[in-house]
Amino acid sequence: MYDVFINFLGLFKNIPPTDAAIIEKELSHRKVMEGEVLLEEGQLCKEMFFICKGVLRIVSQNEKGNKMAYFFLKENQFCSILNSFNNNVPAAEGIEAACDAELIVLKKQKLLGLYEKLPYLKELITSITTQALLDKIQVRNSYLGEDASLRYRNFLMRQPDIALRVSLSDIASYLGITQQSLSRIRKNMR
Amino acid sequence: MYDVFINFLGLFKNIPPTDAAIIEKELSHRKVMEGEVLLEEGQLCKEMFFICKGVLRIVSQNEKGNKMAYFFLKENQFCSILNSFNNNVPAAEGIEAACDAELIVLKKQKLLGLYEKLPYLKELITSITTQALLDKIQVRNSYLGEDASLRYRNFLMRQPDIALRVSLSDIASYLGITQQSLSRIRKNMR
DNA sequence: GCTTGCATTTAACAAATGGTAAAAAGCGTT
DNA sequence: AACGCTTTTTACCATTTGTTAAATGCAAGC
Repeated sequence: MYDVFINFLGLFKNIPPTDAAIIEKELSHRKVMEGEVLLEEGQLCKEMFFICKGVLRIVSQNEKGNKMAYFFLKENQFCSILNSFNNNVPAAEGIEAACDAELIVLKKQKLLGLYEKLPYLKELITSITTQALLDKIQVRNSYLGEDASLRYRNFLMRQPDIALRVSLSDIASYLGITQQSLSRIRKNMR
Repeated sequence: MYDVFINFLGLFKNIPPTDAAIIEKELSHRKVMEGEVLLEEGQLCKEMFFICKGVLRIVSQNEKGNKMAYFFLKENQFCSILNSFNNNVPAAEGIEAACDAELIVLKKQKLLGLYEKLPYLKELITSITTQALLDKIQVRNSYLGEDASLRYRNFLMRQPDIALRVSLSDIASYLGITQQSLSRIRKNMR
């Protein structure tokens, strides 16, 4: 079960079997259904998820009271609210399942313990999550100043698999438009 | 001249005078005028800037060919294209002076040398720049799904000093609208 | 088979924003 | 003060997007 995670880390750095055993002992596993809340906005984030299957969404209420999807995360990606996780402050965003999902859970305390035992693990996970941040920023920036239908087109090209697995209203909020607008855009594309 | 930088680092971690001397030896200094290009989009980013005075902008052409401002950086902030700097790939964004500015320049090779001599420096600068990434993402996300005048209002609240120092067209592109729209929004706010 | 609840589509109208062009204002130089 | 240059403001109309409301589709449970 946990070897998916070890194999993933192994893509970046060789993990000796003995270390793998140490890591696996600190992991837990969780299945969630579409819509399930993994972290409530405003709570402390004390977990990092590694997605084995499915899609999670990072969400937050904007000033108008609409819940927007900031990001979608899928298989082989980490999902956490890093600002809260790292700095022990309330999370400005929540985490929810955008479709049924299977996760590996890294509890903060256990992860810190692992960092003590295997110092290279800290550098490894930090560099993976930092690179993920850079990628997220780049995608978000690329939408800047494009109209909604162009944003949608680019979303389809970048994340075709996610487009098929999450709801229209999720995608609309991710693109910063209403679901009616997105439905209209879809129609015009046919 | 360089003590501004050392003092800034000192806010996060005590820097012994001997270390400060080692660091200062690797720094250089640069003055730029408004509009000056510090890094061309597509080039390798081999420098990290620390802003002593002024405002820099991170820019990139979008699909329509308009140059958009992704971020503004000001005094006591680092400015670099991290994806290029870290991974030796061409920068997807450029760096320009949004107004006259004074910078401290950290050349990549010299910085890596410092990281060897003073390992804590790597962790320190990495954590500062990572936190800056988190902050940038949070601001960008907060604009999602808000109309242009609300984005402008929030920009004014978040970065009132920058609003006074950069051009209207810069702010407009940062907000993802045309300068005419921003001018109209300003008028409606009076 | 028939509700029921939920997601998606459609429609009509209002509001916001873009595109274009021109005028006005600001600014440094002479 | 006059000039050239850039930035900002205005105005017009076309397009996009939001708002509201209703219709449709679809799956779960009765």
